[in-house]
Amino acid sequence: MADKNLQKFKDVLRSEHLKVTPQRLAVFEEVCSTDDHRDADDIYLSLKQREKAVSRATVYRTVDLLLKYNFVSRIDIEDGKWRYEHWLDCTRHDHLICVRCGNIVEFSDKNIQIREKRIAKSFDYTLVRHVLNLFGYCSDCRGK
Amino acid sequence: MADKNLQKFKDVLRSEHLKVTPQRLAVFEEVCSTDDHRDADDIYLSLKQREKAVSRATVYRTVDLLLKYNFVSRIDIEDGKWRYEHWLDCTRHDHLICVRCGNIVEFSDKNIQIREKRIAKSFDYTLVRHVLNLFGYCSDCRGK
DNA sequence: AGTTAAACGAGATTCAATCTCAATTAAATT
DNA sequence: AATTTAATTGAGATTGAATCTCGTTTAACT
Repeated sequence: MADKNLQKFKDVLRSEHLKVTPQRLAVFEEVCSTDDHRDADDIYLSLKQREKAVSRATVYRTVDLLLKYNFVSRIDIEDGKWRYEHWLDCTRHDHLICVRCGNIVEFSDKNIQIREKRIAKSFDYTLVRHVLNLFGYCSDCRGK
Repeated sequence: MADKNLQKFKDVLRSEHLKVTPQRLAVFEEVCSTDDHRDADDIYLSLKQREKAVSRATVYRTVDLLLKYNFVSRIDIEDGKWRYEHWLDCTRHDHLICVRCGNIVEFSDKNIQIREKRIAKSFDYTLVRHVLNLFGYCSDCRGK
């Protein structure tokens, strides 16, 4: 599964005349290794710890690549850092974020997506992506 | 209309034992004076130009206050800056943003809101706010 | 193997946002 | 109306994520 996607990543790089470098593969692998939502520095530090160190600049550059070619999505929980998650299973990822503890739950709603398309059409926009974040208190944090 | 809201702002400040200062009133007034989506620096510069100069720090601080007490909402068009808009008419403001020219169209969809509530409930979260941004090409930018 | 253009790393830079702290001022108290 | 006090302000320093620079390295084509 992951290997298949790694292959896809390599194919995209080659077809775009970009180089297949150990650094790019390491970042790709690292991002795909968990279902967490991690920022660029988290990824940088994990790689360092695993003795696959890649410079911060390259992490940023690679993550941008992954975003551009749709291997990851980027979410913004409004704390000033972007977080990344792999896109291996093709379901949409919208987020329900606890404003106290920062816990993130994922969901997907077909019905909302249909309405979004309708809205974009009504304003004569061609939709490319959407951001839907719900903020609230999780059951643990409510009342604290 | 605007005066009524200014009064409401003063009342909130007093009830929170915060001071009613000329700087705070100037920022409030400036934010409410247009329906644009402006960042903190835009607001700072407008005030300066109108010879009602307030320091950048105070603009940031006041805008946070306005956010906290629900006089403005903050939107993120993912260019690294937060933008603010007043909340004078009580309709919701979701945004359809052109990824090329940055133009912003506002909309509101009851149906989506109902589904959001349902989703939050299903995960046992208490919803406090939501962010819904649609990104696409506007009719002018499509094809360019 | 040699060539070349892309990619890398270290560290500098940018810029929005936040923080610090001395001076000022709103508003409660006498 | 003067005094007290605690909050607020402004100027400039600081932070930190993200980007940029540029000399060095390396993937990949011939």
